[in-house]
Amino acid sequence: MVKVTLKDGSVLEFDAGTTVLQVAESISQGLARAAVAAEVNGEVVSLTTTLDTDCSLNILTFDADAGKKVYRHTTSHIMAQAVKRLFPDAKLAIGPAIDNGFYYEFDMEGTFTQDSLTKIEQEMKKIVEEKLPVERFELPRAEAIRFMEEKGEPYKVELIQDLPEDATLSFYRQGEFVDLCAGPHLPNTGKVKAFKLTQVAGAYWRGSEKNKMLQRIYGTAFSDKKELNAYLLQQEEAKKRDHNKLGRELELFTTSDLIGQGLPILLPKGAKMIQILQRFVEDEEAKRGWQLTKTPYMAKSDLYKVSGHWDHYQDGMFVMGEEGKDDEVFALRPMTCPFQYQAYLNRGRSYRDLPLRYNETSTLFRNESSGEMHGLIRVRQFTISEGHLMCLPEQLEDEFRSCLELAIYMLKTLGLYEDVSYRFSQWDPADKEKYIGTQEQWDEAQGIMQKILDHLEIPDKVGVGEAAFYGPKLDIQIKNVFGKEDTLITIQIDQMLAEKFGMVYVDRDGTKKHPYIIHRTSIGCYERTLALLIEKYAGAFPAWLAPVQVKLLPIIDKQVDYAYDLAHKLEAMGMRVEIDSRNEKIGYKIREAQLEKVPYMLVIGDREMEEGKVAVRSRGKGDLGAMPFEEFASMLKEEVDNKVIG
RNA sequence: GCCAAUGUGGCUCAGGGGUAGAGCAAUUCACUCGUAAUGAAUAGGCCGUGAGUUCGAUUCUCACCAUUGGCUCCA
Repeated sequence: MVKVTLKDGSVLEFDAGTTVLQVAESISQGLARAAVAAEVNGEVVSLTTTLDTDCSLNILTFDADAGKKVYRHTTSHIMAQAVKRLFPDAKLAIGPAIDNGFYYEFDMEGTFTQDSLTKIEQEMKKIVEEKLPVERFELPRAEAIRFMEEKGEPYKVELIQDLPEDATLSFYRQGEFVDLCAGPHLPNTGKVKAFKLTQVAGAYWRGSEKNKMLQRIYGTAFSDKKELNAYLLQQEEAKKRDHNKLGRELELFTTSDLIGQGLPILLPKGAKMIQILQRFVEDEEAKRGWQLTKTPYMAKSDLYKVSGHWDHYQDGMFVMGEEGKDDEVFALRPMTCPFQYQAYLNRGRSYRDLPLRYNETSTLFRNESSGEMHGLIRVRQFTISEGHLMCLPEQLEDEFRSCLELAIYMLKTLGLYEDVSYRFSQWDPADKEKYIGTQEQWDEAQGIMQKILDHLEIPDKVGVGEAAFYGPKLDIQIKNVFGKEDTLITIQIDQMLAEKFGMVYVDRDGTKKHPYIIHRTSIGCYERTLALLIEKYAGAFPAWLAPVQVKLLPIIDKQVDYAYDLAHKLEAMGMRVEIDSRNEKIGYKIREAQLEKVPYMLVIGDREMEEGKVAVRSRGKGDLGAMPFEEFASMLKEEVDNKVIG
């Protein structure tokens, strides 16, 4: 007999060799039906696993994250099986479960079309109906290689060859289909109730652009059709918030074929929002001891040669002129660092000068590859709330913390704080091309950052190979409406560039030392931040950020002059106001203002004019009734001054 | 840069080898109106750009440009 401790602490006894599924059945048929996998002593296993020793058991349903993973992983195998049936020449690469779904990659002559996806889905349905048992078996490495060679799966062979000589590999078989896989899986293909293939995309084999591009099919799976449909609907709804669509509709920005890719044109409303953000950021930074610099947008190649950009970042730069041909070669700046360092180098520095904090509203230029641009999120010219801070070793932690506090303050004020996650971006010691510096220098910088993050109790995820070429980063990540993650804010520790540029300070003992440098942004780059704000608020911005805060709507022409009087009063208070004096019905004007997502509409008719009132309509709360104009004005002012985001 | 899809008036889209339509927006006129669309009329397009096939191309082919999703890269 074995003792099985369940999640609720109760202990049951079973004969040794009882399967997890049998345990589930003994608890209830409902559980057995819903079960997709289990955790035995914390390890995720399939339902067919036998229990041979005392253990803790947690039966997983689709509701558990680990359960979803197993469920979707099996669905990816079903998809691969369907593809092999329909396209026998397709070679299998890899097919994991991911957030919200799964994918599988294939190498094949032709391309998968929308039509192929439909056919594959139909075949998948057949495989589900066949209720094929999913069985695990193991092979030693050499046999595994032979097995996959015989099956004509070169990618699988390559995967196995990378494993150690003495490895034993697990395979999963369902009907005629066998895949190399660590598992676990559902006990049979009939367990999959609802799935959908969502798109085809290219993806490099093993994620390297040096390798062949394979075809990746994305899909998702749920425990029933209702959940699947709810998910698909929610995805459609999310896309309506897409900043690239909404931002254009709301006339925040546009693009022009003549100007080029990745070079958005900020229209008056978008430019206004960015101005509001910039003023807010610069004022806040000034309060926190940052000094504004204004450095050139371009420099001779000499500067970038010292900084290392010339060797490590040249592909990303717009270079003007050609070495050896032109007398002078310039490049637009892709980063502000070396420019602000020249400000530091303006005169000799003492330890008494540190920390020295330089900020700049800095426009940068990066020659991104053509396929990488995306709306306002990824562009070739952008303006960032940049800053570099030079400090003593003993100041590093406090200064790092204050940079982080500033970033958090910004995120909270914008209402984005709940949506972000942290990533500790480290170097990849194997990537000699990207990174400068030695193992010792990296160990030191990363060690310091790790210690700081531990002290601050930042729950971070490590990103190997995500560091800047000169130092590790703490990245604050955010997801867009498509679920794609991007860096919004970054704080970096750099002890290499000070040395390269000969940046020193005279210490107490009279010796010259290199300062530590923190590279940081407080709100990220304005274009990207604007994009995420559009998506966060679906264009219905908090009043303090809204490009137009109040729209005055006179009912007929008679009230237009009065509306202008009120508008001037609001403008004198610094409010952003528009008047809709067109000869249209009030319902029509309200509809338009509502679609423009203006926070407040003031309906002005005879009654209001006579009583010195305004009829207030809130974008979110509807008709608030009439109130004295002064009352509305002070209410709005308070909301704006306090940067209310609710 | 790579894989795929897309490109038709300001916007959303239909059409299709014989030089183009709808709705909304715009303009004009009438209506002076109380919380999400008043009615009528008018104007607006070398069907992304260039080349090829054809008697004839917006439609077919190729190249380029741009947009979208993904990969790689990155704030």
